[in-house]
Amino acid sequence: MFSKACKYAINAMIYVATLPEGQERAGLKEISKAVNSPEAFTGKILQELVKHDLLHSVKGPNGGFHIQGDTSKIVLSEIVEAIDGDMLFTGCALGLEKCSEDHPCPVHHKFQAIREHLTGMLMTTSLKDVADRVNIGISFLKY
Amino acid sequence: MFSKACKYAINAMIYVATLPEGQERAGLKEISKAVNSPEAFTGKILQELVKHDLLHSVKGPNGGFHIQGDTSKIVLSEIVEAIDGDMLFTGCALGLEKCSEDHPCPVHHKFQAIREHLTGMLMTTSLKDVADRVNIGISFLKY
DNA sequence: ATATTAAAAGATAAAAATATCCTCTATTTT
DNA sequence: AAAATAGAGGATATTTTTATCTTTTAATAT
Repeated sequence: MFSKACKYAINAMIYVATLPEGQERAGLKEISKAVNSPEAFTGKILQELVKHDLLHSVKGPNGGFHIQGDTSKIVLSEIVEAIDGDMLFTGCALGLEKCSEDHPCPVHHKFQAIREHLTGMLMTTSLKDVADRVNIGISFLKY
Repeated sequence: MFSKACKYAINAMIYVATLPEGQERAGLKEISKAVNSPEAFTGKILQELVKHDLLHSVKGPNGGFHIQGDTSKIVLSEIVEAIDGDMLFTGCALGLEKCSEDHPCPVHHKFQAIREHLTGMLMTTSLKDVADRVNIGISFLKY
């Protein structure tokens, strides 16, 4: 469904979104420890998220990553698209290059519904939604 | 969503399922041409499908692959499971090892619904369903 | 029986994804 | 201004996936 890189990205973003006001900046080490992901690889992924303006970074002592603005404004689909691209949202399930309404693959219509369900969920689920669940202790980022 | 191998598998199985009674046996070359997949790699995948009893093979002259019994008895989820395993059906969307009702990842419940939708579709869509659509010309296996 | 055909099996190669390491740059603190 | 910190960037390594090639095995036809 998602690549490993994308899973790490989502987990990392959720973790940063769970940070309390005031201490809303976390270093790479802290993040990768919190979500149980390989540090250096996670660094690359966070760089990509920074490039996509989903995350901000500060260098130097006490530097780290944080989310600028409201976490309710960032939705999961943005993270997925930043890391995995839009194949999940637009690509043919069976790999046909020109799969469309006019020239549909054998599962085109059956998949359409699922895709809409999936993208709908990803486009309406904000970081705040999921981070809140972690903060109140009803869902988890590790193990 | 699916690996390339799995897409080739589904396409190949659909193609074999479209063959008319009597000529219901196709060689590797014919199949890979029909679904636009790399021949040797497709051969490996078909072997795997044979091992999983979803497909049967005959060696020698006029040999090839065919489906024994009714194509309405084989559903897409069996093909997916044979090639990609059950991670799509059981694995955590965010990669948590012990994601469960008791210890859910942040998107566990939101994904539950989508997973049920997806697996429901794959478990109820038979090869006959999709092959018929190809045979009457309303869906396609290539390009 | 022999030759031919086609899948099975094994070895190998190429590409992509995942992961690590080292150096560079920006920032902060002293 | 100098030292220390931490992310950015580049190079490299490993693993997995995808793909190909060669040899073997089984079946058929002559």
